[in-house]
Parts: sequence; C-alpha cells; structure tokens
Amino acid sequence: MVVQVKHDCKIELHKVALKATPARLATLKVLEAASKPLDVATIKSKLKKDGINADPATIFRMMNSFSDKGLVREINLQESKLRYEYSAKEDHHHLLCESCGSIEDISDCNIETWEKELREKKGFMIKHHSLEFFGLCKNCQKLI
Amino acid sequence: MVVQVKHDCKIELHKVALKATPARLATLKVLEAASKPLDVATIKSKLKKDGINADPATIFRMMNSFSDKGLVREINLQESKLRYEYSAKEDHHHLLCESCGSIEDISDCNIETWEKELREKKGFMIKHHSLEFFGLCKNCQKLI
DNA sequence: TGACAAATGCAACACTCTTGCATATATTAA
DNA sequence: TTAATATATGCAAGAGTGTTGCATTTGTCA
Repeated sequence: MVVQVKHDCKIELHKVALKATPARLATLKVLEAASKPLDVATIKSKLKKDGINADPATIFRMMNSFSDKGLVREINLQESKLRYEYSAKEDHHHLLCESCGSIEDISDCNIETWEKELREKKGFMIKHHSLEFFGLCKNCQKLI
Repeated sequence: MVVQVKHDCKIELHKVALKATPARLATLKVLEAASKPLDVATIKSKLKKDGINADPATIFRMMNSFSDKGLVREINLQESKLRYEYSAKEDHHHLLCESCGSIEDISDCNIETWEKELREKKGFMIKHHSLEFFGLCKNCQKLI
C-alpha cells in the first residue's frame, strides 16, 4: 500500500505562484508527514533520506517563501531556532517537555482550565507558559 | 530629589550567593527602572551611560546567573534575541506592535476575552498570538 | 589584610539565519 | 518541442546572538 498524499503539493505551489521544484515538493511532503514542527536541520536530513541534498540556505529560503504564502506556519518554541509546520494541519498549540524535548499538540483554548487539565489528564507538570500577542497598536494601524 | 531604589540590590545578590560587583548592581538598577524587557545590547548601552563598560559576554553571563537565581525573567518575544525583566515586578504578559516594536504590559489572563478586550479597549489589532506551555512530561517527572 | 572563589575582559568559536552572485531549472509562450 | 525568461539553487561570505576558555581582577570572609 502506498502512503496516501492528502494534498497535491504541485497544485498548491502553483496556486501561490511558486515553482514546483523537487526540493519543494519533497519538503512539503516531509512537513505533511511530520507529527511535530521541524527545524531546518531536521528537514535537511529527512530530505537527504529521500535522495535530495538541499543546501541549508535553500531550505531557509523555502521556509520564508512558504511562510509568506501561508503554506507553512513558523513555530517559535522558545528555542534558539524556528520550526515549521504544514499549514493545512489544524492550528493548535504545543506542549513541550523541558527534559526530553518531546512536543505534543493541544487544541482547545482556555489557559487556566488548560493548565489544570494538562496536569490532571496528561500528567504534564507545567513549569511556565508563554503567551504573547502580535499585531498592530492603535497608532500604527493609522499609518498603514 | 534622588530616585528611590525600591530594592536593595546588594542584599538581593548576597541572598542568592552572587557577588555584588558594580556591573551587577548597575544592571539590576537598569532593569528595575526599565518599563519593558531589555535585550543585552540595550543593557550594555544603558550601563555605558552610567560609566560602566561591560563586555557583552559578561552581560550574557550575568543574565544567565540572574535568571538561574530567579532575579530576572527571560522574555522571548519571538525575536532573534532574548530580553530580560526584573523579577520583582509583577508577572505579566506583553503586547507587541509588529510595526513600531512597542511593548506594552498586560496582566489579566483569559485569552479569548482578552483578544476582544484588547481590540476594544486598547485599539490593538491582534494578528496572532503565541501560547506555549513548558514543563515536564509524565515520563520525565519520574526520572528526576 | 590576605587567601580564595568568583567575576570579568578578551578572543575565539558555535549556531541560526541572510545575502550576493553565478549557475541551473521550471514554466510560458511561440 | 523548443527557446526565452523569471525564478530557484548552491556555494561562500557574513551578520547577529550567544557561549566558552583562559588569564587577570575583584569581592568576600576569615
């Protein structure tokens, strides 16, 4: 049985005016198959297994254009690097283990209830969380 | 009138077994006076105005030890660098303008209600937010 | 005041990410 | 099917943040 590809990556790329190169198609498949957001080094090594040797600069450039076009989400997990996630996946938050680095998805949204539930249901011991809003202040909205 | 220093930084440092050097005392004062979390470059330039020329490496080391001892909070605002905030200040979240880079404090805690309120009361247009939890998964709690 | 542990400056380095430029390739129109 | 062109890629250099080793300096405490 062949693994089912849910999205036609070639069409997706053309929709957003990006060329469907082998590296891009393979990268989208890698991200689609991933169970957690991937960093550039990981993407590179997964591509290598598919026989594609992509330069890190190329992967960074891909991630930037995919991110601009909305094909991937940039995920900042308070590390020194960014991770990337396939946009077609439902948006969600992440639960990180500071000890083993495991990353778990969570998808409802009530922060205080959450913390209790996460403790009770998943046994995850929360030490802290990060919540930041990004957007435009009153003043800057006028200027744009 | 002399600016009132709310916390005796020398005593604070001794409490956590850190030596009270001029650079450290000045840095804590700078952070105490700051209205938003500061990055290392900013701390360096503010120290310089106080006549203290500290090496960036020294400031990074200070921030790490202060952070370990709980004197400052490390703030990751999805930039390529970290910021630091005086711990004695009440814990809160931040509101960032993607356009002008202004940073505003916010201190209650209900994410959905928040977004509406922030839009209505402050006129801030939220484009997205980041919410991540950090701690120990069930498995790792056993190991420690 | 003297001894010792800790802090600092400096230089080198690691890591993530970006950029310039020459080359290669996907796409489009003929 | 091919030729023209805009775009993507590889490679090398470089920017920015943060770390580390080591020699020197400086707080602290006896």
